[in-house]
Amino acid sequence: MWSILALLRQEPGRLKAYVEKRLMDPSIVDEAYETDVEWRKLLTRLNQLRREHNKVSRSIGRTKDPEERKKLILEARGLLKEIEIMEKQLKEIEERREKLLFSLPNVVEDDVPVGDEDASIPIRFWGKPKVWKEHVKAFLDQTAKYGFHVDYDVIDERPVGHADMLENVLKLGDTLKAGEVAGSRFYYTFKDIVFLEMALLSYAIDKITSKGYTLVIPPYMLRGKVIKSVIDLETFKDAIYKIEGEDLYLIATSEHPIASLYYKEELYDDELPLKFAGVSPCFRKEAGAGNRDLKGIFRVHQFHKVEQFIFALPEESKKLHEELIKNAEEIFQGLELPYRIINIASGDLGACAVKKYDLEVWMPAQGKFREMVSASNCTDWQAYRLGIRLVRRKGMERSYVHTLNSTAIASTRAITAILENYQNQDGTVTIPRVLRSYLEIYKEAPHDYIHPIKRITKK
RNA sequence: GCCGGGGUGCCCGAGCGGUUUAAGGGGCUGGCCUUGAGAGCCAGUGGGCAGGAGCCCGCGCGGGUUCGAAUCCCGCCCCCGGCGCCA
Repeated sequence: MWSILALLRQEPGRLKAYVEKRLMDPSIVDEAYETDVEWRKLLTRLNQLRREHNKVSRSIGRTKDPEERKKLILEARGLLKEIEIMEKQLKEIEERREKLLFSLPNVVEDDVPVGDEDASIPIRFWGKPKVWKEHVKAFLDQTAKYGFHVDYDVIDERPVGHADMLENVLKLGDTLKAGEVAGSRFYYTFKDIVFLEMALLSYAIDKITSKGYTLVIPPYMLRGKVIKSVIDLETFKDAIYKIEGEDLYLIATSEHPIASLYYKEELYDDELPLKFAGVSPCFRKEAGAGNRDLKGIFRVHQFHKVEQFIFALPEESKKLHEELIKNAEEIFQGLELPYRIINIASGDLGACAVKKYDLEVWMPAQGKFREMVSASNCTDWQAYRLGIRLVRRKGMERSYVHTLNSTAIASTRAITAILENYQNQDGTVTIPRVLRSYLEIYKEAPHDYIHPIKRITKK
């Protein structure tokens, strides 16, 4: 059985406490509980009626006497009328129940800080951030305030922001023209930035696949009922693009189609865990973002991502969640980008996850750590909705698998981090050492530095 | 896109309006047997309600006809073959 339904029936009070932790209205638990009880009662009554009808109906087939048949048919018709009425009632309640169950969020892991966004806490730091002298106070607010003593280098010159770096210094991006022809939050990137993106993706693919993850390019669009099972309503409203006139939706991450890979299937315990490295473009409306990060390519409608995804045994999902964030950390350590890991607070988890780690890289120009990676443990929340069952060979017991996901690299975000952390006084950008071998394969790709250009030449 | 064939449980596969039971097989699980394994035998193996037996639902999805539908009708989805179109 789905763990949330079991909890709803057995310990609704505990479920309510979890909903409260998420700063959501706990009355939906009461509503779901009552509707479930009502549904079960009505279902039992209806089944009794259906039983009567089945009995009569079957006896007609055995009855030869035409008079007797006529009588039985009339009796069956009478029962059918009653059934029809009750079925209508049941359907109504069932729809309500389904909607309520689907709106229930997952539980919350015990070690998740309780509260809104501000309650999220850093749990570890890596690297030596470059902090502009006027950002030092802000930096300490993001480190020492939480009891961490993070080594840093003070820089005197104000760093150039990633957006300026891309468009005005390097002149290798154009969000103005993209804005005119496609809309804001779209972009053109050129030449070395494109090579850099290719290298970042290859590097992440290389790293994750060498850990045994299966490389996959999934469908970039999904049917409505499938994508709605994978994500929560909020994400759906804020992020998802629809194809006009068709029941198709553009994915916001390859998490969505990879989770759907075993839609309505059974997985046996001895074949788990199943690990995937997905590569895909991601399409996001960013409807809830307002005016945030309008400049540059930090928050855009379209980017490329290498994603990690795992189908897991329930008893292993915690451990594998740590594995996912460790993998992501390895990637950013390789890139030598200073970062911190955040344990996301209960109010900011999203309905699917019981726990979420973000990896945030220090952005010298912004004076902030910014999200590059998000790693979630969804336990059986997604799997229940997708109908991905777990069959344990011992006793052939059935339940639901656990699913986990994490970014490996998100192209545009990683590029902004490199632009801010690797910029030099002369306007060049040093290429992270680890990416160099992935650039060698292109004849025109840069080797050590990305140099500014005059303008994009139209040869 | 058009024409034809098809979609049945974890898998294969029969059934094509009514003998209360989706036959049969494979796989898997449990038990018996065995020093152990195998073979053999028995039972279980879709979802739900009740959890004692029992009952209801379920044959790609959604409707419809009928007292009764896997079976007949309509719409949609997908797969296979042929024709057309096309990176």
